[in-house]
Amino acid sequence: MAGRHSARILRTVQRIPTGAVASYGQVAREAGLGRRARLVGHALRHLPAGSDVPWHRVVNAAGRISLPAGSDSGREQRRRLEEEGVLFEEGRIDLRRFGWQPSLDELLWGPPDP
DNA sequence: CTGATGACTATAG
DNA sequence: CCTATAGCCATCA
Repeated sequence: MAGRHSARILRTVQRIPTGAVASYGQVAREAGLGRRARLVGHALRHLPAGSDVPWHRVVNAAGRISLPAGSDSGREQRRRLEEEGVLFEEGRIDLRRFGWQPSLDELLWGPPDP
């Protein structure tokens, strides 16, 4: 069964815009779960294949992919991000440039609609 | 029950 | 850059 908080977590991940990334901890805080970053990892790990949740936009606080290097899912995550214009430098994403800033996004684009 | 394990992170050295 | 440590908590053996 899905964890008690997975719905809140997945809804938050849905809000990350195309071409941006958020850390596990940031998603946890945005979802109102405090510092429980691991819950985010758990929720994403149990995601059914073919889900419309943009799981690939969640990386760790260092701007690196947390999935095992060389795993299929790890390569898939990097491929999807690069497809959206996210730039990797030395295997790392510059979070100052690509990090999700909810308040700024809402200033520019208005409050989230769906 | 206990202990190990993670799609984690902040801090310290 | 690294390692160590502590906090975190669902899940599994």
